[in-house]
Amino acid sequence: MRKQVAERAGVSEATVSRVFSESDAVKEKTREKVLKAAAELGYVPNELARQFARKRSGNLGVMLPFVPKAKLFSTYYFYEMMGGISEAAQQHGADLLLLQRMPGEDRGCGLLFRQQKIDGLILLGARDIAEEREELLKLDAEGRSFAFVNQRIDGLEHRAVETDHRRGCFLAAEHLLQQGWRRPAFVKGPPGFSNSLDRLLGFRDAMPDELKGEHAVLQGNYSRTSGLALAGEAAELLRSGQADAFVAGNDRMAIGLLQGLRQLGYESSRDYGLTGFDDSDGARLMEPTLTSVSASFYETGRMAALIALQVQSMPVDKLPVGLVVRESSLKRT
Amino acid sequence: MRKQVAERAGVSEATVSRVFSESDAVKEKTREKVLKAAAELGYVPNELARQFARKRSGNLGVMLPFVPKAKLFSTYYFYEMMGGISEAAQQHGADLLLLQRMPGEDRGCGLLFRQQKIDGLILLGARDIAEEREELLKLDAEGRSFAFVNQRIDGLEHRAVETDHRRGCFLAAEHLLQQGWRRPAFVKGPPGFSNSLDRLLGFRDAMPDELKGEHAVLQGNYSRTSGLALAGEAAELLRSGQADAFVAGNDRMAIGLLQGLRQLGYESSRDYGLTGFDDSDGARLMEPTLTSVSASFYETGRMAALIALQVQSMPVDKLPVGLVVRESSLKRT
DNA sequence: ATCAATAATGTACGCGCGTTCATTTTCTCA
DNA sequence: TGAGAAAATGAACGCGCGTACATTATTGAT
Repeated sequence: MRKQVAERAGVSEATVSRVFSESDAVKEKTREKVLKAAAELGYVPNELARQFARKRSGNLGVMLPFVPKAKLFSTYYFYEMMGGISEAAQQHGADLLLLQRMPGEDRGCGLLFRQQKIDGLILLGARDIAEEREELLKLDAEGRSFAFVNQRIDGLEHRAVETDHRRGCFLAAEHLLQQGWRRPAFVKGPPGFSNSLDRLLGFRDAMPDELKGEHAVLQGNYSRTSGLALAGEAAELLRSGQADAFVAGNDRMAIGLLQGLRQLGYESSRDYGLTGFDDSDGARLMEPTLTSVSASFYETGRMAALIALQVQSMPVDKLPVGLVVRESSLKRT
Repeated sequence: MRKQVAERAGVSEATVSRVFSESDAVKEKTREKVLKAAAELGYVPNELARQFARKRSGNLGVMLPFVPKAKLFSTYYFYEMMGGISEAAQQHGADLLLLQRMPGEDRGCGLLFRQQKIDGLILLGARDIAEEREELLKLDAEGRSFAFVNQRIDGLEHRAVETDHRRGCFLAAEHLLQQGWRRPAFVKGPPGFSNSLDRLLGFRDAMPDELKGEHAVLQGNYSRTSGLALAGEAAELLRSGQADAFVAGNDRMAIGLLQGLRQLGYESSRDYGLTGFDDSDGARLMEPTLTSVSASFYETGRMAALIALQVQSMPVDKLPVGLVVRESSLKRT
């Protein structure tokens, strides 16, 4: 095919290649001849062969954590992130290869590189567990180009793109106190994610000294169901006066908690203050609307992609957060 | 690399290849030798080279419609679909290549095949507009392996995986009538999608003869905002008695409508009945919870993937739907 | 044990491109 | 106009694998 284009244009195959690679110096006249011949014959370079020849797949892998069945994409967090990744990839001519970490046959991400399926990798939902950490350290030692998101792992700080979770929850807690709530409690995400802890720390930062060690912490797992399940415990805190507000580690737990407390006769604003984290769609859909920390996961994803594509190095600062005040946190007097 | 494995195992390169291809007959003894040698040397076949050699990329393309910035993945519809696609792809050893139709440089999907970037393609959010139809017809004529979802295009019925939108809205409307609502109106999605019309037809199917041509239709565009914007119009229908219930073409419009009507003093169940379509997360999060048609987009996606991967042919029936009755449609007496 | 039939393995080549190096053309400045 | 330098092009090769075909080892029936 390329040969015929070459013949038709009266040049050699190498020249055709050069024209389509755009890199080399080709005389404008020749270039036009080749392009014309190619257009007439409907020739398009075989991308697969190019990738093979230049030993680069041009793919940016996106590793999703294994989540059973339908709920794979069901969180605001992920699709927001994917949007940013997608934009960056598009902008730099990379294709996105969607990968899923399987539960059993965890062959490791290194394989994907060695197979040359991907040139760079973004890990979503990485955890700081021993085997995963070890694998990533190895990947790093091999000089692979990857990044992960909202997770700290010792020795891999230069690979982690993070939003400022700590400050986010600080803002939320501070806001509740300003609203006149006296004893906020924290609804924590699952262990294994550093951001669960960071968010708690931010919450503590905002506590006045007399509450620093005194506030209650409820343990959830970032799902709405877990928030719902904590309603009984939360109601007890409200009843006994040990808490009159909640900073939830994410929106979904906040929403579950709100629904659960409603069933028990507690209404936000009237009986307690509530904030979430993520500024998800749900926060706007709720009744009352949910005050939430907005973290631009879109930007986080974009940044991670730029790093994995090696067009940018790790920024020094964590990505900024903001507080979106809606109804659930306000204190009705 | 392969050569060294061959030497170490005392066989030829071809045999190594055969072992890793798993297809050919290789003596068990030899197989073990090769595998052992490969393990010792850390050899893994270069996937890129294999793809090149066998002229198959092994990738299933998923074409997303271009949606500005962050909202790319923000609909329940898409991520549910992606979950199903992902499962099917995984099961058949295909990788998912995420593609996005760009607004300007619409070079056509055919290119992706000719470039050998993909072996099969799923189009999400295809529309029945002239240029798109033409392009897909060409793709079909070229014998490419693709499928699209929830859209009918003349001459491409064998490529379309559909859920039974019509029956879904029939069930919703029927349910509202059974609840005692007298004059349901329909909130329609944008033109250009056949499912917008199908859903309206299903709604009509359920109408008693005296209402068949008489019911009101509000025109939205599947966004929550459009539902919100229709609240004034809807309130007028309620006020004048031209409608006392709404079947919305999807959940987001239903949610917007509910919020808008609330601002105008109308409450569902008390003042009107409401149903959505998609059974999205939002339907559960609402207050009141939203009665909605559940359509298993997960299954739709899975089916589309199986067809695009040519492991299954088009089913004769549309995929089934169900009605999930929650609070918004109930008539409080 | 012999020979044919079959299974197992080896040899050789090409997939479509990028790229190095040699060669030719064009340009520059005397 | 004629070198020499620089730009443009061509010829040849190899990337790592799969595979058709040739070759050798194994089996089974006589």
